[in-house]
Amino acid sequence: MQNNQFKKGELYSFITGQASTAIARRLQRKLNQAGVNITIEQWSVLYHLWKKHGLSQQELCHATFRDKPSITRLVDNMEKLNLVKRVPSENDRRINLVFLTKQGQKLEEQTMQLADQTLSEALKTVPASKIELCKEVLQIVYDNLK
Amino acid sequence: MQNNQFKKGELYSFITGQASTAIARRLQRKLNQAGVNITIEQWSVLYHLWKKHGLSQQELCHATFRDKPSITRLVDNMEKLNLVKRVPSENDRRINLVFLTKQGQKLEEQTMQLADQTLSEALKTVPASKIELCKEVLQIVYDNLK
DNA sequence: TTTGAATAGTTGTATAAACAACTATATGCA
DNA sequence: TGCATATAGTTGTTTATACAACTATTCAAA
Repeated sequence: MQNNQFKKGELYSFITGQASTAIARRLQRKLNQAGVNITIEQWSVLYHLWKKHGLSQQELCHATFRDKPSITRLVDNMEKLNLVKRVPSENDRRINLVFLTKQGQKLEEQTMQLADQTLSEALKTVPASKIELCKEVLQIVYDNLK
Repeated sequence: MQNNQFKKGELYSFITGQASTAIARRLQRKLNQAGVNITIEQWSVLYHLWKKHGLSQQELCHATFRDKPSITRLVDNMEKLNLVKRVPSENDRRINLVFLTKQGQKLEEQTMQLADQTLSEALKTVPASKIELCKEVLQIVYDNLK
């Protein structure tokens, strides 16, 4: 048999995203308590814009594993909240580049701290070596899914 | 390039559930292609009912990490599709026990096969030992989140 | 026994998601 | 150059979700 023969067990619930949604909800609560009125989905878009300013909506689709309509509406709502701004590309008029506003930039430090905290709490009893291994696996899974 | 910095990012995207939603969407597509017209969320409820018949809505909340209104509406829709049936508990009239219908039971074999396939594809290049480790970590995370 | 707290479930409202179908712009090849 | 095709983004529709506020039932303590 192949070396990836295994008993799947709790992995089925990985399909349904239970661990990640539970962690996400914790971060959401922390954000609300801190008076940051954004959704966790909006945070996930901001996260990629903090890493690289001026992503196209299509690039945001790939980065966040969402489809185009989802990104359209997320960016709609985030523009209303004055977190980001669409700027038509000069080279290609089909493309909207999405830029952070001052307000969107300002959220980075505060919310990344809360995200770190949230992850630390969820992983507090997990040895660091195992966390490293899990990261590797996640990376491989991402590559398989491209 | 420290692989450290790069891998840190992957854990933040774990918060936003990107790997699991991507895998879930693959299973969803397989279900549709096989002519099984249920959502992945409905599948996640069926999964727990296959393991134990007659769960209360509250138990389904804990099992699936969803809140009560979410389960109410999922069960609403699944009752319309004739996949499950609410049966008031005799001991405690506050409780609805949710039971599979014949049709709901019938989906187990076919869809679990597709779920196995989906997981195997996502994990095909991951050594079995690392998968085991990830399962351990997931279990610890679940316990931390209780 | 009564009453207040806890538990189980439902309804209202807003945001987010997937899929299909659409518009607009760019590209490539004959 | 011109037309088919590909790409970027939007709109319509249905389902799912979180949170808050609500009803109904049970439990527990005075």
